[in-house]
Amino acid sequence: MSESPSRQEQKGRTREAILNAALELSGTHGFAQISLRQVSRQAGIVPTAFYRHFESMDELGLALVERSFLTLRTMIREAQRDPQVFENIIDASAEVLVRVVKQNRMHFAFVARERASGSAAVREAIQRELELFISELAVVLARLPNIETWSSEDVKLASGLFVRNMVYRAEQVVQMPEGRPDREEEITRKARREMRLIVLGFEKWQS
Amino acid sequence: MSESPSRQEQKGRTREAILNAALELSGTHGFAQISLRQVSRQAGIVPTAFYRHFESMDELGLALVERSFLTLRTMIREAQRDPQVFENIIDASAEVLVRVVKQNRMHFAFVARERASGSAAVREAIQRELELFISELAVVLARLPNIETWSSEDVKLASGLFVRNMVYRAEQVVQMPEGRPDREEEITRKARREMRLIVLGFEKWQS
DNA sequence: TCCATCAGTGAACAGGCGTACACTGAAAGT
DNA sequence: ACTTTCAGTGTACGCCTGTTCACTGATGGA
Repeated sequence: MSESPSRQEQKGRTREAILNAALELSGTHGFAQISLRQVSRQAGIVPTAFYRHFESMDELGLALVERSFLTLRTMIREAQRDPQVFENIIDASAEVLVRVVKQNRMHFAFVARERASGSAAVREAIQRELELFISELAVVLARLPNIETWSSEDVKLASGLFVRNMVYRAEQVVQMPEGRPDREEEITRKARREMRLIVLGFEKWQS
Repeated sequence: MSESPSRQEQKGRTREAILNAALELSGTHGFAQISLRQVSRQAGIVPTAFYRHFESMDELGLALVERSFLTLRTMIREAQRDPQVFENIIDASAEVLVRVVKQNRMHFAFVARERASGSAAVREAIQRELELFISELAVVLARLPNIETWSSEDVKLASGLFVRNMVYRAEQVVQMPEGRPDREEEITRKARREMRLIVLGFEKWQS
């Protein structure tokens, strides 16, 4: 006899189901144009039950931003602990980028899409998270040989350049059809070369 | 007595009204979530009259992409003819960027928004136009001193880096509240420094 | 054991949507 | 002068939406 799950366990599971339903649906239509009823249907509940978990679709959107960045940050922090990454930061992070995005395709798709087009609240939340991520990368970059002496503003500038380029390449990976290792290889190669070009600028930078 | 406009003149005017209505409305809500009825209302016609001009909202979207890029390309080509731009390509284009975006705020907002989140057709159209623009810029870049010897693939890589950064800064200008010359100045400054950093990489680039 | 809590139900609503259809009346062709 | 064309109208339709409300019945504390 399997014991029945506790009440809050069940509630948590339904909440997850709603989040996953929204993530999945927004992959094909964009979060802003999916309806509360669609999400509920996909999650296997009745529309009114939705309100037991979120006050509105907007609140769901914010929760989705939070969950997406939590997943992403976790993966990227793990990748940073990889000694190979520290040794050859460019080649490694180009590959890590493609791999991580592929593993979390839906989260990245959501962030990339809603970054520019979500509701104001969702857009701001994503912008804030992205700024945070830029600051985090800046700390890593600051330890690189040519950068040690830079002002912190300059390091953040470079970090921003890196992150924005990553976001763009991530968008490409997301849009990439499955089972196309050649396209994947091409994206990795281009990302690597772009990052190299930016790093080359580091050596000559002043003020 | 003013002579009445010809039939096709009037039709063209209504078409413009629809395009403008859609552009304006999509500024606050995103094109994908505005309705045929809203657009018609704003354009001052009855919903069914919409079909005399476009078969669907999707076709309207494509027309909007076309018109936006036509406007943008015209302005940017004019800017290129400015001799000051050719002399000091970085400082000038950072300023031109901010100025041009401010003058065509709604067109840029539309493109930036729908680039990632529009319908598949709209997204592809924008991607194509952006690629075209990258190729155009590549021709300009190819004449720069350090770049003459590069392979055309490398030039396009650098051009892509530039354009993507421009798109990002354009997004910022679009989101910028009116009458904030300080924010404007800051964006110009950052764009300039970023471009400079990329250009520095040019000097050391090989293969 | 009893009883309060509360996640999920199901019917009902007002309102917006896209689109079909028959129409009007001025412009343009003859 | 007569006729055709066609941009714009007005009504009507079935569908989907968000939200309301009263409800059910298992969970879990007393």
